Amino acid sequence: MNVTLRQLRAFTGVYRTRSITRAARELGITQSAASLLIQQLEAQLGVKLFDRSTRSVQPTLAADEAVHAAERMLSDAHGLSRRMRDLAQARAGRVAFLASAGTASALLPLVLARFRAGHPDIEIDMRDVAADDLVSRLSATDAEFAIGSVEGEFADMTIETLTSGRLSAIGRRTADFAARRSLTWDELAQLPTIAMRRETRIRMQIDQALSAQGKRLDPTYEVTLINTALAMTAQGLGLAILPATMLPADQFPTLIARPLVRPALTRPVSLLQRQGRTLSPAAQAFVTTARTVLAGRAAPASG
Amino acid sequence: MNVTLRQLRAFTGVYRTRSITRAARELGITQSAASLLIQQLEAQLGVKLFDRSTRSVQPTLAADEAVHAAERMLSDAHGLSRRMRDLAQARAGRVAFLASAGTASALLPLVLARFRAGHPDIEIDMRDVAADDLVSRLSATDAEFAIGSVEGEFADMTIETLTSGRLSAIGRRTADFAARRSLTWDELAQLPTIAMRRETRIRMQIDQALSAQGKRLDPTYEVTLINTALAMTAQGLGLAILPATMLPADQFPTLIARPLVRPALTRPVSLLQRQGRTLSPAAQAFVTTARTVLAGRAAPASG
DNA sequence: GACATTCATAGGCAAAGCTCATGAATTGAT
DNA sequence: ATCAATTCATGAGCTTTGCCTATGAATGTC
Repeated sequence: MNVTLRQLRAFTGVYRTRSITRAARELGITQSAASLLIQQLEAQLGVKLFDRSTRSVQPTLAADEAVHAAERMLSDAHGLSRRMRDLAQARAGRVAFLASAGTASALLPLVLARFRAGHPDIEIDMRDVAADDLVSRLSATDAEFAIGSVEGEFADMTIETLTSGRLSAIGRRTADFAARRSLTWDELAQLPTIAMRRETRIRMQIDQALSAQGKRLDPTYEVTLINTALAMTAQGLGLAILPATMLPADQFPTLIARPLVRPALTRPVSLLQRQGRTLSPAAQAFVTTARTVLAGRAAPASG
Repeated sequence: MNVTLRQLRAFTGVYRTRSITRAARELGITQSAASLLIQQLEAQLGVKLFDRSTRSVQPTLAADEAVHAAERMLSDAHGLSRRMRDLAQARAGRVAFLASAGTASALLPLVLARFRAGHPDIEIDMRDVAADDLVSRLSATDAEFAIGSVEGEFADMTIETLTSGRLSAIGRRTADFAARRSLTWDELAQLPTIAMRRETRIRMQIDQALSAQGKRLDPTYEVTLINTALAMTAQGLGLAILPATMLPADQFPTLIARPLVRPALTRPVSLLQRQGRTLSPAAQAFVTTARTVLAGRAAPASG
């Protein structure tokens, strides 16, 4: 057998109280049990720890030395338990995850704010990554999950759609525009538009879908950042071609989104996880928050 | 139940090897036992530590966090055991003890040298103290024992005579002096003598014993330090009146001791310990050395 | 000297801990 | 595709540990 924490607890108790009986009471065991624990520990370590008579329990020099290590171990043990418990209850800990640049800027701030309100002590480590890299990065880093728009299937990954946004025309709330329920891609051709550059995932999806129907998008402006597109739209430079989910209503209160049809395209916002990896409690809490918040926005944004 | 070091050992093993089977082998237990230990720990902490399938055992983030505390505790435990073992084997530690000034200078250097040779890593804290204070200091300080000449009995103290020296005349190895087997106190009166001052313990013992027989000592010189007496003797200034044990043969090779008789007086060198206090292993080792070394000198010194 | 307190020890019982045997899942080879 | 091999989980059964109750021994108190 080996030294046990039980023995150490008895030891520090006796050391502090100078009494086996009192220490036993504190530990909720009988005096005889405590007495045995001390004897075991002494045998274990090969040192006498207390000079005891029926009338006094005097720590030896060895005990004086040992007590520090013992106390440290016990405090470590206690800290470990508490820390794990906190982790389990997602009261502390860390969430590390990946987000594609688009979701990170448009969708997640809301989730982050909500989550932070509920779990103020959890450290959040969000890394925005090019959408293409989501999967490979998720396998390689310590990020627990990824949020972004991905299509297809991947080995060892589970994909869950959190919300999906219809590709929409986003413009200022003019009487004319607000009156529309939707726009066709053809109608769009007549209007000044702002779209993402061809290299971006969103744009690639659009181009692919339209070309399948013999159509094509000829935007007036092409930008890299979603925010730029929205800011330009707010200035009245044109309609932004984006998933409705990408419009943060609070940031751009003057803008509204109207779905594009013929074809109607949707762009999912998905949650990626490595298969067979349970999420940390903190991450689980975050995912739950994300689901809730994003589900609330699932309906295509309208006026 | 509470977290046990056993569980932590299993945990760190599995964490490191990424396999329950391998960890079990290392620990010398069966795979099933290791599997149970992990399950227990998980239940204990309320956290999943590994994502396990039959084919892989992946640590969770909680495990990543826990492993540090676990390893620290185990290393502490190991360190504690080792340190205690060293202490027990007197390979480390400290000896604090008291010595009366006389013994400290004349008798103990030999013991110290011998002890140090055998236990180079043990710290020695020898405090020389007036003989009168030995007992009171021993009760009050953290010194574990005392060595000196004390008479009588004391409460809570055990006294053991390590060696005893006959009170002797110490002089240069002249043909005349070396020829003597002993001297009487009366004969001494005719010769130049060097004795300790009246305030010293040795002198008080002499004066008391002689006056009981109606005799008295009238030394030519009176000194405070034993070494001074011996140095003067070596210079031929007279015979030193001292216990034979107080003559370090190696320091004063020219001097020899001849016992004084009528009356023959002996002066014990005793070991004092507090009753019911076990000595630290280091102290025990020291005492053993002292007993051996001093026993070797027990025979009254002669040419 | 009787009493109270405290530590140690013995006997007995419940629980923990381990091993052995077996089952289920997965991988790699034939 | 089937078979063998590997690995983790689970259940039965046995051994050991651990605790409690009861009692004894020592020591200090009134």
